[in-house]
Amino acid sequence: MKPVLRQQLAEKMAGEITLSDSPGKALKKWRTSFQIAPGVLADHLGVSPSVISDYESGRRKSPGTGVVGKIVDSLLNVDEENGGTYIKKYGKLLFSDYDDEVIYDIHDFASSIPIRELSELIECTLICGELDSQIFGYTVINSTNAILNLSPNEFNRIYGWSTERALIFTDISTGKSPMIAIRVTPFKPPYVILQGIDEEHVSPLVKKLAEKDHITVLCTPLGVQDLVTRLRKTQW
Amino acid sequence: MKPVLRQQLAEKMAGEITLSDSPGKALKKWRTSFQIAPGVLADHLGVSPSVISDYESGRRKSPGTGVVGKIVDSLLNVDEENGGTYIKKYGKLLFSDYDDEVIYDIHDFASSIPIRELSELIECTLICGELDSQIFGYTVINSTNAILNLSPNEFNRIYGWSTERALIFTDISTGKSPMIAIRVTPFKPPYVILQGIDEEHVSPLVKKLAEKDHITVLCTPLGVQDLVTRLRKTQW
DNA sequence: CGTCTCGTTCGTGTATTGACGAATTCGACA
DNA sequence: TGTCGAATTCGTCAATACACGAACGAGACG
Repeated sequence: MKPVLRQQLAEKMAGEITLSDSPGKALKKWRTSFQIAPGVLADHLGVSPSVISDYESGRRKSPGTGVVGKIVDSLLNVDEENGGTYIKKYGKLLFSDYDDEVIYDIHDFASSIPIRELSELIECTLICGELDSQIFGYTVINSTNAILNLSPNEFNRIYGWSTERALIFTDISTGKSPMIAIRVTPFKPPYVILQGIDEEHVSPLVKKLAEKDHITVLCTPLGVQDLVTRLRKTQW
Repeated sequence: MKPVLRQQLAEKMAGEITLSDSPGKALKKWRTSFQIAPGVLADHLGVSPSVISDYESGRRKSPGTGVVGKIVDSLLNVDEENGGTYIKKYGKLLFSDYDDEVIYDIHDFASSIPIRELSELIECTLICGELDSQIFGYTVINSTNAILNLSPNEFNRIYGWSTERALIFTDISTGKSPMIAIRVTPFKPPYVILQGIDEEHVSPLVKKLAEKDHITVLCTPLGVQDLVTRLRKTQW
């Protein structure tokens, strides 16, 4: 299960509930959509069943972000324990075909974090540039699929909600292709991280291309799975 | 400005804020992203500037859905007054190229509503089938663009979060093409509404195809803009 | 018909939110 | 460096969220 799927679905649910005129009804809609009984949800949340009922009946007119978050999380947890049927079902609606093949993970932080922190977390080596600024998010991209499948317009999508981010390219050989793709793109990320490669295997052209656009390039020897897990489990 | 864009962006923002560990930081991120000063936001909300500050500083750890909704709404309102620069900017990230051309509006209700209610709201005439059940949402689709541009997989996207919905096709001549498209699709909507056509101009084939899949077909003489406006302004 | 389970309603106590406004700090600019 | 407007911090209070558990209703099943 891709973490990005769960996250985006959670966001969609939370957004709908929060904006609803009656959050209670929206909560109930999602619980019933996931085919989860009130009692089961209450157990998972560690609260009395009456609490669920109170929210869904609308006795709490404006439940806090805390409870909404916990309830959404519980619904998804219960579903995952049951094989994730509904997460898969609804998750499909969030992504186009190409997104699925191209973007392994995409995340935007609530506030900026120093790139140095992220760099250390995933054991990066500096190829060129500086490590002195902050970023607002990261995107993990399968470079082969991105270049094969994305139309120029779609390409912008990998930038998420802020261009102040690190683009992490997986499935690379020498790092040349992603740097060329960036060279011909109007938006430039401040940081590029090449995954699954050592410093000595990085093409010398990478450095040249990066310097033209003032991009800092790093590489990490970690595997994709490990990398995504580390990024995900950190509470930014 | 397509209403669906604003709505989806609002949902994304609200979702992110609600799920954030510190809703305050997330609120601040969105306000600054929209380049709106705290004072301006406070004015629009009709509250004292200190209120904004209190939320953003995290003094309120779990703000209610009500305030989050109001703040998100205000941010979008202010931006729209200024020409909608950021709504457009961020909205682009929510839709693929094809979505934009194909889906005029898509909405899911918090709870089911009787189709009869929707039918009367947009002045429908019954072509065939019954009007006795409930729906969970609607999708307004440009039929020409949908057939020209959508891949089979992408086609499923028009169903939104529930197949229990009304599909409203615009830009039709006799209604034949959309019914054929539905005939060859695995998922069947319970209701199809043909926009901008009178009963007598509907192809006789429409009825035959509809009966095979037990689909209720209606038509409405309203214009697209009028139709979308009526659907939107109703609080379901 | 009794009873067992599950869900809902509701009264209640405590903690927190939501809003204000006064006091204070910050930032731009002369 | 002093001044002005804007933003933030903070004390306060009423309203409400949050959670509990007791009481009540509704199907399922023998």
